Amino acid sequence: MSNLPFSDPVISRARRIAERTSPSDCDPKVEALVNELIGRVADKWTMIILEVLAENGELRFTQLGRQVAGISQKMLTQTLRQMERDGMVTRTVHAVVPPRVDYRLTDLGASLGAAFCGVWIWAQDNLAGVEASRVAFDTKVG
Amino acid sequence: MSNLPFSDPVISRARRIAERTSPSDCDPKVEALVNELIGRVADKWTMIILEVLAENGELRFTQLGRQVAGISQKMLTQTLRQMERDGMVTRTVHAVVPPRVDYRLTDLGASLGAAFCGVWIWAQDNLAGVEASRVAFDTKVG
DNA sequence: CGGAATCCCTTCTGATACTG
DNA sequence: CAGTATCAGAAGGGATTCCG
Repeated sequence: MSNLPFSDPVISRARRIAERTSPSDCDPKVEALVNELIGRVADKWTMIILEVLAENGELRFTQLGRQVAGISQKMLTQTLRQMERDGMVTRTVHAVVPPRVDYRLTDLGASLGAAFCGVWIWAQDNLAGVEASRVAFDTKVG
Repeated sequence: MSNLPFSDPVISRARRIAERTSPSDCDPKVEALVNELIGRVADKWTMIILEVLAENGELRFTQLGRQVAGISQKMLTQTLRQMERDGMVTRTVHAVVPPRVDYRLTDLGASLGAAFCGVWIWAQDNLAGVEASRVAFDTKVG
């Protein structure tokens, strides 16, 4: 398991937050583009693949599929293509039989993983709180 | 526009990253639950609403709809209900005519907003890089 | 092994119309 | 104003089959 550059990038990003009024406090044309990018990147499978690759460094297609519990081969392929197109992962095809394809995060992908790291931690820390809120909401409505 | 607690929570969370090998380096049962929670919370509209409410403090239904460019009234209602159920927002109904309903982030919601902040900044910083990667990919595939 | 292609069902999402 | 209800098209996503 590789040692990830999670702490430094996240902390430096976090520091820069203090310089801005809000995360998207910038010109409106850019804001629309940012929203679009967020929409594509804030995807369940993208986030999970990002994390698995961040943990393991480099994985083959099937290995990746096993690590990402619950994903179908179709969605794995689809998501990986999208991530490759967006510059998040590199896809290396080895000319051997049986074929071997390795996936690895690019620097861009690793930086997104680092940015998402805060959300993972949040999810772990607040699992119980969210569940409690749901129960309360459902019994009040139910 | 309220002054948000973005810097402190994000930095403290980021600091805690150094204590862990990876963001989900914990027991497998919890990991599945975390994945599920991520799947629900890593949603385009949830993220954008979270950010708009973080910036504005408290908003009425229609005001919120105007701030969230491109959302339909249906998705706005749906997403807000979900967020209310998950404990992210409070929904305050004023018994007046015409009706008035205010939405505001809870502490839980604000903390998620803080966690997402790194992703927003990432998206702003890497907009050009992603776009360039897409162009390169598309011309190569062509 | 690492896909691509197809089928088929479900969910998402926007538009429109209606209500307390 | 702040929704609910309904409909229809688009996209998401699983299962299966086939190929280099």
